[in-house]
Amino acid sequence: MTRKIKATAATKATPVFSTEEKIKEAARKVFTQKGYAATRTRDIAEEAGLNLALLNYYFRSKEKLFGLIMAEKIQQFFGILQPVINNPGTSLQEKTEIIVLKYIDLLSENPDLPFFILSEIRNKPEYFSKITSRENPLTGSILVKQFHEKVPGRNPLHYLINLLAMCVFPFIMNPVLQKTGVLDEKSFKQLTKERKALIPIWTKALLDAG
Amino acid sequence: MTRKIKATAATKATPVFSTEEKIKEAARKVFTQKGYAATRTRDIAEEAGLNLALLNYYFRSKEKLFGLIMAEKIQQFFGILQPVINNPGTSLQEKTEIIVLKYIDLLSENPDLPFFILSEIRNKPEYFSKITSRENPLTGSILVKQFHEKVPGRNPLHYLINLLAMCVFPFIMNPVLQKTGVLDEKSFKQLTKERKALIPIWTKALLDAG
DNA sequence: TTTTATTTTAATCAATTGATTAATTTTTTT
DNA sequence: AAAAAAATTAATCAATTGATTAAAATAAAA
Repeated sequence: MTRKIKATAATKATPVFSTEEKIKEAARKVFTQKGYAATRTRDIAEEAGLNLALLNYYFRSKEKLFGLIMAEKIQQFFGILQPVINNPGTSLQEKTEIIVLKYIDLLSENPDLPFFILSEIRNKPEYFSKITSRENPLTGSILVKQFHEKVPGRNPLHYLINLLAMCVFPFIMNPVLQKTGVLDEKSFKQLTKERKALIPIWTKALLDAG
Repeated sequence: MTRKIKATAATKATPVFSTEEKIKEAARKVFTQKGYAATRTRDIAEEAGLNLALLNYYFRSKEKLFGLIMAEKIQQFFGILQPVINNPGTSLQEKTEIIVLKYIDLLSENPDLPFFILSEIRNKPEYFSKITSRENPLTGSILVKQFHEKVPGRNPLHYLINLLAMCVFPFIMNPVLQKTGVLDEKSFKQLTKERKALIPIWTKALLDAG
């Protein structure tokens, strides 16, 4: 309470990277790689090449800093679905294709993202409940309507779970696959590229099969 | 080094639950729920209703105790695949059905298992490399052979990833689904039950689609 | 029962970790 | 240039945590 904290991040056009942004970037990297519990504030400071006290100077606490990163990552991960689900201008098949492309591109750039999200929602659900709304974002959506036209009487969650599973699961499993010698990095990239084209085809087959 | 440690677990037929087994059971619960980093030895001691020093008396260190649980869990999770993959007496479709049944039953009993495995392989890969062999367990397997007969020219990993994804991913996502209000516990149970029958059908459709 | 070995406990240690403080340096304002 | 504000640093604190110790309690062996 004694120390004054600079509250605003956008006081001026920062030339290259402000100290604040350096810390955030380091925090993104370390938190997503190791998770909250295994991350020490000293890891972040070292990664940023800055004095430890600056973390608290700019963000007050590890917890607060984590909250920022977490909100960012949740938005990154779930932000893809929201605009697609209620778009009346695209068919179910088109929606599928968009979701597959967006997720595989996102995860190719951020392979640690899904694991981080899942991990921290488990351990620190409070950040999640604050961000997402309380009601079911699926009920009454265009996507659900389109799904019911195609496959009446089946729970549309099966479709959505399968779609996300096929996109996301390989990235979650990748470390395991590499460590078991089932796959190397190059093969994984190739596999991912193939799946970009295959998952929409497979999803169509799943819908046709009921 | 000064203190004598009782090395063997099976010195006699333990009447109900030995102190050693109580610690292990508590460790299973806390480690799988919170992960290695977020688990304090005091959590385990409290969960077991025992004095903290007994952990070190029986298992020397948190690390060693974790190693035991980790090996157990890896075997539990991957032990399902091994016997199926090289069974010449079952068709690909039968293999699919067996894998689906075994995994969904296993995960219904141990919903935290897949996440724990994936999580700790990331953070502490040393335990994993020790247990699994170095060579690719898939190359030359019966399953791969059968897959190539059915779908020539496609990487069989797609099949295996999709199969595991459809089985395992719902359990990984379950906490998220519940917290977003998309699903309650009862609906998840129902969904899981449905998938037990549906995944083999879907997998067949995937294979037929190529 | 007496002696010995084993198990359990309470107290404590040393290292780690998130956070704070007071001093110093740098930047901005006047 | 002088003064004020902001940013940075080194040192340190208090709480937590994994582990140890020595004593006490319990069980086993003689």
